[in-house]
Amino acid sequence: MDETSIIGDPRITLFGRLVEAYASLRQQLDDEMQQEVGLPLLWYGVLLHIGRSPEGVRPMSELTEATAFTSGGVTRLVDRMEAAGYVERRPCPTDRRVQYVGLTETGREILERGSEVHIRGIQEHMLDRLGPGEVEELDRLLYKLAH
Amino acid sequence: MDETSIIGDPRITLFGRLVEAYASLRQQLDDEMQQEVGLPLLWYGVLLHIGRSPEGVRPMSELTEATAFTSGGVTRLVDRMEAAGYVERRPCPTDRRVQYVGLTETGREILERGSEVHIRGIQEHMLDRLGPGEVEELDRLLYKLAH
DNA sequence: CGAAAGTACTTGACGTGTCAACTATTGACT
DNA sequence: AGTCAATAGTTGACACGTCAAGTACTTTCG
Repeated sequence: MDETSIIGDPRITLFGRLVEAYASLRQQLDDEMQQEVGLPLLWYGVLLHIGRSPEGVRPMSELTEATAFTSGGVTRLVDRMEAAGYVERRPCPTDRRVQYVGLTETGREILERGSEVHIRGIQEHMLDRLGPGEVEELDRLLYKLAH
Repeated sequence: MDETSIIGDPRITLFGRLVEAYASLRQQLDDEMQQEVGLPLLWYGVLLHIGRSPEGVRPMSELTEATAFTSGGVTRLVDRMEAAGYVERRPCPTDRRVQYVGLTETGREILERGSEVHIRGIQEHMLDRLGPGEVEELDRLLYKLAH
């Protein structure tokens, strides 16, 4: 509406691109996960985070970091995932304030199935669209932005 | 926990990087916008979208695209922004089903102030962290992923 | 023209996250 | 040891988005 206004500044679009790419990929990967495994991508991320930890267990506090939720949000998320039978709370032997969260047998199974779908999605929607060397380049650039 | 499991696949991390970069930047830009202008980044995005359209007005339906919300979500979002005095609904002369959304005077002012903050944030958290040519490269790669 | 299908938006019921206050436990300092 | 600040997690009240049904208007087509 006003060509001389600051709102036309082209710098704004770089962040816009990041938002677009993120939103579009997230949408597709989430849809596929829901469709084929019946699991929200968020839940898959939590299962993966726990499943990848060497002790097979993570304290609630660390899930707040991983999810970027508040502690209250994680309490409720774990409540639901526990009710669904994917995870379980376990007491921490050295600090009774801490709640560990570990995978149930069902949780492990669905994490395995989810991972197949997730990897296929990433292959299809990300890796296959980039040329040789571009994957490493993108990874490097995104790393610089996040740290 | 199990080195032979599919969950260790390194391909998973590329999407993880995108999530990290997006979450980290979004957080910082949103904090700054809230702090300095008292505006959620989401609202800023809507004001910008409307402010950049040549007619100075956008139909609700287009805001659903821009925000990736459902139509009901946009109705409520615009309700709140209208109550805050930043936008106003205007009837569409050619189709009485359509609601146009336009900026109020206050909305224009805050969009202007928000843009200064937003551009400064992008400069600081994105452009300044990348080397020469890397901005164009990142933009190109993100574009490929989103389309 | 008039009925039926389509489109734009709104609304009620509900799911899921935040915020701030609270409980329980631990660590630090005298 | 004994108090007091810090930390981990939960909870009630609330904010904000989705989903599906509803209203109003428009377009299509026999």
